[in-house]
Amino acid sequence: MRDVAALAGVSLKTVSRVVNGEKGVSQKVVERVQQAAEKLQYRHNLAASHLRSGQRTKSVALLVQDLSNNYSATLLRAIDDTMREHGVVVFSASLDEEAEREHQLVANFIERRVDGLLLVPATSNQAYLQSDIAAGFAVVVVDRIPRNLSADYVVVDNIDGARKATAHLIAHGHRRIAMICDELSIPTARDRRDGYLDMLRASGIEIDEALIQVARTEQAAQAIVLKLLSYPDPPTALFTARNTITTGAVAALKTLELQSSIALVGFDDIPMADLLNPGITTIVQDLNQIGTLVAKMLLERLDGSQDHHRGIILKTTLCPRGSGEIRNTKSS
Amino acid sequence: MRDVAALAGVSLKTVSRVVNGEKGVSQKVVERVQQAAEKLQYRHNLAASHLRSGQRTKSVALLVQDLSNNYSATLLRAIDDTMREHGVVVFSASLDEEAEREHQLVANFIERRVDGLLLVPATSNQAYLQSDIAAGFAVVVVDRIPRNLSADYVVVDNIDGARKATAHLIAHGHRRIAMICDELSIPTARDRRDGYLDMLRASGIEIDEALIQVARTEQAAQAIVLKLLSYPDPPTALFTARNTITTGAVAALKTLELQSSIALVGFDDIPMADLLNPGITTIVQDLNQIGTLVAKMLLERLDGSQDHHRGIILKTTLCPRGSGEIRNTKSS
DNA sequence: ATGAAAGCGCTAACAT
DNA sequence: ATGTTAGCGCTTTCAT
Repeated sequence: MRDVAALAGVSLKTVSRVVNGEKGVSQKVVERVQQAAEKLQYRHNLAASHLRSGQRTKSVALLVQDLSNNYSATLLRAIDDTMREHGVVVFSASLDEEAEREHQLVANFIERRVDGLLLVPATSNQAYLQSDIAAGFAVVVVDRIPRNLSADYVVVDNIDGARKATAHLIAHGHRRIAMICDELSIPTARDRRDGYLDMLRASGIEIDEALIQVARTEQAAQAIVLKLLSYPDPPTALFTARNTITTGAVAALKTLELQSSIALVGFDDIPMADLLNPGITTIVQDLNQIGTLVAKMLLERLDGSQDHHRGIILKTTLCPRGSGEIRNTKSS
Repeated sequence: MRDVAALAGVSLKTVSRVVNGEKGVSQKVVERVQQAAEKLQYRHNLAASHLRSGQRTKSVALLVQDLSNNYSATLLRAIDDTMREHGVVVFSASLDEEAEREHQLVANFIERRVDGLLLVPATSNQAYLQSDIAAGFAVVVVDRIPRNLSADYVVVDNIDGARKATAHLIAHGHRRIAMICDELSIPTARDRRDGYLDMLRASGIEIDEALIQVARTEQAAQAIVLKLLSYPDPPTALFTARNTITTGAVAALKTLELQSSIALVGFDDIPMADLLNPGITTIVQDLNQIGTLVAKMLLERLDGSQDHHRGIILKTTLCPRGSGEIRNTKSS
C-alpha cells in the first residue's frame, strides 16, 4: 500500500480511501491510485484492515457431524447462500461426534476471530462456550438443544417425530416394530427412542428389548436388520432413527428381498427416497428452511442484537412413499 | 495481551512466548501467565499474529459447483480431513456455474490472505489468476483443465469415460443410444459428448442429432427423457453425462415403468445407485482419492514447492450394477 | 531467562 | 480534498 501511495504520489490515507471506495477523493486521484495499484498488483489485506478497524471479519464457522452426509451438506449449502448475500464467508468442518475435535476447532475459530459459530454439537455439554458468548461471541446451536449453555438454537421435535413414525406403523397393523437408533449418548437418538417407546406404551403394545438396537454406521445397521429378521419371531416393521441407518436397512431388506414385506419408516430423508421400490417413507425436516433460519438468526446477532436467546422447535412431517404403508399380514 | 502481561507482572514478549509454547521461559512464569490469561479470558488473536510474522494463515478456500451435490460434498469432506491433519481450515462456497461469482469470491479470499485455492472453475478462462500464482499464491484446479493458466490440476479422462459408457451399451446390443449432457459451454460436458460421438462413429453407428440433448437440471433431464421415449423410434439406451441428469432419467423411467427395459449408464455416481432396482450402472471417479490428492498437492505448494505445475488425468471405472446391462431386444 | 523497541498493513481521529 | 499521527495485537530483532 505504501508503494502504491508512492507511485501515485499521494498519501497512504488517500490510497486507503480509494481502496475502500470512500468519498472525498477527486476523480483524477482515484484513477491515478487505481492505475498504480494495478501496476503493482496490489491486493488489499482484509486481515490488517479488520485488525485496525476493530470490525467484524465477516466470516463464520459451521461445525457439523459429517460434511459428506446429505443432512450436513444441505445445511451448509443453505447457510452459505444466506451468508453470501450478506458478504459473509463460511468455514466448515466435520466433527464425527468427537467431543475433543469440537473443542479444538471452536477454539481455533475463535482465535481466528470469526464473527460467529453455527454448531451441531458433538459434546454433551457446551458450558465451555458460555464465557465467549457473554463476551459477545455469536453462537447458534443446530439440531440439538444446548446443554448448560444459554444460546440461540433450532431443533426439530424428535420425540414427536418418532411418535408419528411409530403411530404410522401401528396404524398399518404392526405390533412387532423394531427400532434402530444411533448411540444413546446422542440426545436426538435418545429422544427418538423415547418417542418410539412412548407411542408403543400409549398403544398398549408390549415392549420387546430385543427389538431395540443401536447402530453407529450404515454397515452396522445393515447387519442388525439381517439379524433381527432371522429371529424366530421377527419384527414386521422397522423404525430407523437416522438417515444412514435407514440406508443400511434398505440394503438389508434388498438382500433378503423383503422390501415389499417388511414396513419401514426412517427419520430424516435419504437421497432417492422416492425412486426406490417401494419409495421410502420418512420423517422429514426441511433442511433448507432450517439452514436459512439459523443463518438469519446468527446474522441478527452479528448485527448486534442483544435480545434474549431464542429456542425454536420445529415440527417434522411424515412423508408417505410406500415403505411405511406396507400392512402387517401376520396374525398376532 | 497487554493486560495479561500486567496481571502476571511480566513483559508482553513473555506472554507471547507462553502463548506460543516457545521455550526459554521458567516453569513458574509459564504458570503465572497461564493463570492470568485464564482469569482475563484472554484469547490469542491469530489474525494479528499472522500479520506480524508474515506467516501463512493456515486457511484455504474451496470453490465448487454446488455444495449440496454429492460430488462437491464428498470432495469437501476428503479435502477437509486432509487439511485438518495439517492444521489448515477450509472456506467453501458454491458457484452454480456463475463466472462472476467465481471472480468475486476468489478476489475476496485472496484479500483474506488464504494460503491457497482449490477451484472447480465456473469460468471458461482462468487467466485472471496468473499474476497471483506468479506472486506465490497456491492454486490447484479440480475437475476441469485450466484454460490460459499454468497451475496444478487433477481431472478425470472424460472422453475416455464417455467412450467406455457408450461402448458398454453398444456391447449390449444397443444402436439407438441417447445422450443427455450439461451445457456444452462446460468443458466436461463437451468432452463427454465427444467421447460418446467418437465411440458411435468407431462402431459404425449413424449419429442421430435428435438423440443428443442438453439439460441443466434434474427436472429438465426428466422431461427430456419423457420426450425422447415418446418418439416413434425411441432410443433403447441412455447415456446420462452427469449425476443430476442420471437422477432425472431414473425418475422418468420409473414414471414410465421402463426401468427394466431401457438401458442406462450414468457419468458420476449417484447415491443409492446399488439399492435401486435395477442398480444404476455408472462411470465412477473416486472422489475421496481425488479430494485427498488435490489437498496434498496444495499442501506441497504451501510448503513452498516451486516445482513445475503438474497436471494429473485419472481414469474412471465403469461400475456395472444392472441398468447398463439391459440388452436391446428390438430388432434393428 | 526475560525485556524494550520497532513495525506487520491498515485505518481512526484528527489535522490542514 | 488530502495528509499526519497514532495504534489495532502481535512478533521480530536485539538487548540485558
